[in-house]
Amino acid sequence: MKFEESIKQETFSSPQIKALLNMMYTANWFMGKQTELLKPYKLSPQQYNVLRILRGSHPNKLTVHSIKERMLYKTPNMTRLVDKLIAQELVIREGCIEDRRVVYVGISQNGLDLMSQLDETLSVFDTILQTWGEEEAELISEAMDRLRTQ
Amino acid sequence: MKFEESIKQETFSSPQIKALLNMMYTANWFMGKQTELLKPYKLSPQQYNVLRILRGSHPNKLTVHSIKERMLYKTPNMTRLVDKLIAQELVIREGCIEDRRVVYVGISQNGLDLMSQLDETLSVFDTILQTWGEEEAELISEAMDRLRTQ
DNA sequence: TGTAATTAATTTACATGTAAACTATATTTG
DNA sequence: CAAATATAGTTTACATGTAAATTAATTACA
Repeated sequence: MKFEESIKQETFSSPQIKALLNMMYTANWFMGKQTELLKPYKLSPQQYNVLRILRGSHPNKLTVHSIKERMLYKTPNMTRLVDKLIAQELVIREGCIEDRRVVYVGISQNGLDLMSQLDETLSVFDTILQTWGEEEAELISEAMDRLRTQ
Repeated sequence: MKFEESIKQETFSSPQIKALLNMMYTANWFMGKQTELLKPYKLSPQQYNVLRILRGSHPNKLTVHSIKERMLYKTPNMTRLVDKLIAQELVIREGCIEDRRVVYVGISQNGLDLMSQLDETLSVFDTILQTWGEEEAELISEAMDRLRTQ
């Protein structure tokens, strides 16, 4: 369905506003899709994001701070989030000896296994994303950067 | 700052994935900006969205159901949201006589006044949005629609 | 007509987002 | 070196997102 039908608004004060609202709507739509696919695995998109980051750095562990930095979304309650991942035995937490304020978090074998399962589950997104051409995608990225940094 | 610096990730498996993540990141960034600007008025983006919808239909009142439909974001707890707007005396709620299940909500004079104040406060977004050209904006809208409906 | 199905909204319960206060440790500097 | 400052992470508190259960009224239909 077209955006303007979805929110039952036919006219917008400018194409730019329409594009922005459409972008916000689509981001939320995608988040919903992701939530749905992750639900059987008892993971939220945020938790999945952390697992992705940890897999990326594996076998190196990361500090809570540097995980935060890499996250797509605003700083949630990291301690709580990591607690839940530990409860599911997907990550490991260990203190640092040199600097005792620092806590390292790493992905566990369980976590790695789950992630490869998820790769398959989430591969539907690759298909969906094919509707964007490569050049088009680069254009979109560039437009997004420009909006934020202007 | 460019997206890849923001999340400290240099390479992506495809330009499409990068564009998608950038879009999600930017949507969240924008939401943050909006939250910030609305904070002095004790309004959340969701509440603002409802006020916009109600101003759009003014002087006609809308049912809770049709407000939901028009909202940009997934159905929150409408009753609670409207309760808060009523507590701030920005909207009015009244039952329907013909169908006693239905509840109408309309914007109050207070609400209208606040909205015109907000028009000024939020006009910074119009400036930011000028970084997108008209054609570019239409391209983005079209790409968003395509992603969801593919 | 009366029972079932549907619809509209509310209520409840719980997860997550978000900010602020707090604790512990490390670093800087007078 | 001691006090002040900065940093890392945790804890707490509250707002909001989200889904499911509930209530009430309406509509369909056997």
